[in-house]
Amino acid sequence: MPRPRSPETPERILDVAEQLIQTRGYNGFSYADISAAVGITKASLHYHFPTKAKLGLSLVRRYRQAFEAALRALSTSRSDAPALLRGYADLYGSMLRRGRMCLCGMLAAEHRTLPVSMQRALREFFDENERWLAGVLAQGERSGALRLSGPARDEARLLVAALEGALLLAGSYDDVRRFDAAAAGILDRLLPSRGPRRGLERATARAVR
Amino acid sequence: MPRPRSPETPERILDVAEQLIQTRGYNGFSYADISAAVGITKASLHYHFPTKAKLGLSLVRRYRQAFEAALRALSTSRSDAPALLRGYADLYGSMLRRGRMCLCGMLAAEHRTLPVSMQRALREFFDENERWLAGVLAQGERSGALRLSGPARDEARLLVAALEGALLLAGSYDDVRRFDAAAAGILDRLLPSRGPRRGLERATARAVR
DNA sequence: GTCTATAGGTGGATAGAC
DNA sequence: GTCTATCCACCTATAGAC
Repeated sequence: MPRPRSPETPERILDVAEQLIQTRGYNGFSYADISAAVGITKASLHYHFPTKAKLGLSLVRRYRQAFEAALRALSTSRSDAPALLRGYADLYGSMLRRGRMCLCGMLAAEHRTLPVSMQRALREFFDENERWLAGVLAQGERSGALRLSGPARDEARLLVAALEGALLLAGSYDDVRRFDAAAAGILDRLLPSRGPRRGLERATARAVR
Repeated sequence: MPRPRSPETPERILDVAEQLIQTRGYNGFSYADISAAVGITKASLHYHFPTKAKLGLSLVRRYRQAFEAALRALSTSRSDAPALLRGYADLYGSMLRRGRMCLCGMLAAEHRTLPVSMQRALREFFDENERWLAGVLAQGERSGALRLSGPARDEARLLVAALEGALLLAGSYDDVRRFDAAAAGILDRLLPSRGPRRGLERATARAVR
């Protein structure tokens, strides 16, 4: 049996590259940046990932697998749809709390400048998210826990888009609360009983001015 | 009186640079790209915009002014809140139809790599949007044309985030309908009478599979 | 205002020793 | 697997002629 070790070099490279893309974008980081953070030369990086395109592709694939694992973990830990949706939104929020964008949201912005292999992998990531969400939404509607305004697939797409957008905006304001407020509003939309969300909050908002 | 002329060189430079950023991002274009498209040398570009940072700042400012003008035009052309919101969403949709992202949405993704002056200008753009939307939303609620689930300011932020996100995702799928569907769903959320959006559509969706 | 020419730096990537 | 050394393309920016 191989003894447990600190992360292998390729993993450390991917970790650093992921963080760099999530904060600076694919066109905003270089092998020199990774080299400095990992502590090996640029030439050594090319031994593990011959081209930037292959590094990027590995990154998206690993990210998608991690996301899938998180979704499976969510699905087994809870069963009611609203809780699952909150858990899903938390996946995004936890990135912002680590000062990062969603890797794929960031790459989506740079979409046109990416190698085709990465563009494909990106879509697969979003498709995967959409499928999982559509399943949760459909189940929630059947159980009466959710109330959809249209096809589950469309609602799922809207959810992904709104969460990515909220992440984008909150990130550029460096304000996690912006994301939390937006996520709450987005999910609120799907709950069957919708009175004014929090009467107190609105009264307070008026009193403040 | 100066005679009418085709756009002055600085304007042509800004036009090209805007399109480049909207498709490739701030870190994804260069003076060489502008040079090729405008037909003057890189050195001449530096005469009009000494640094890339100043070019970027001019761009965000001009974009904001154009957006403000579009919002003023909207405000005078219609008065009922739902129509104003549809008009607002159309401003985003029209960009996608020209194959572009929102300039400021794109820049928001690259936020951390931007010169501070551009970061500030970006926020001012989003603040401006939020203010205009909050006004429309509050007026719509008073008139009974809209039904908000929280403070108008929060709803406005959610709207901006959701539209930017929908633009981002639809762009990376190169599918305008994705944006249209998402925008419709987002606005639908604010209408007071919300039955299932389109009963026919949902029945069709089931029949298709 | 636009050009040629170039500086000085960084980009991704490779050769070959260890 | 990591290194030194290097390539060449491209980057932003400047100098100075016209």
